[in-house]
Amino acid sequence: MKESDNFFEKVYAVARLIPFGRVTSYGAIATYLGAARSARMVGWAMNNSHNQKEEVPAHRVVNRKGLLTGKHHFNGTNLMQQLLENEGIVVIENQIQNLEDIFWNPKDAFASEKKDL
DNA sequence: ATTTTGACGACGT
DNA sequence: GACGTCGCCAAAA
Repeated sequence: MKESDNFFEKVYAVARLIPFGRVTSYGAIATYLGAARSARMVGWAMNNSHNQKEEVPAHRVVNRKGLLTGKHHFNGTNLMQQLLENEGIVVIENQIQNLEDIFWNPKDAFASEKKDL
């Protein structure tokens, strides 16, 4: 375990914080972690997420366009889309519909805790 | 060790 | 607004 993994760990942590029926983007997570332009690293972390002990809901993480770009990395099938649809998310042609409505930002999680403020 | 690529995104043309 | 290029950083060839 290295401190460098901290960045990846954060990515996994945020990914697990994604609420049911919501999705987020790599860039959103990256920005939240302070690596605004390292969205690729977030995606790469997702690839490595299979190495993590805890399963990461990577299917809830899509690119900014709402495209299921990483669906190939699951079972090589439409599993990712199935999971999303299972959560009430409408996905057509590997693209999430009503994205702006279900888009979840890591900051929302923080706001949720601070809703008492 | 160098080069290429990769689940992205922002900016430039 | 579609297409092109660069940036980011890490891992695999």
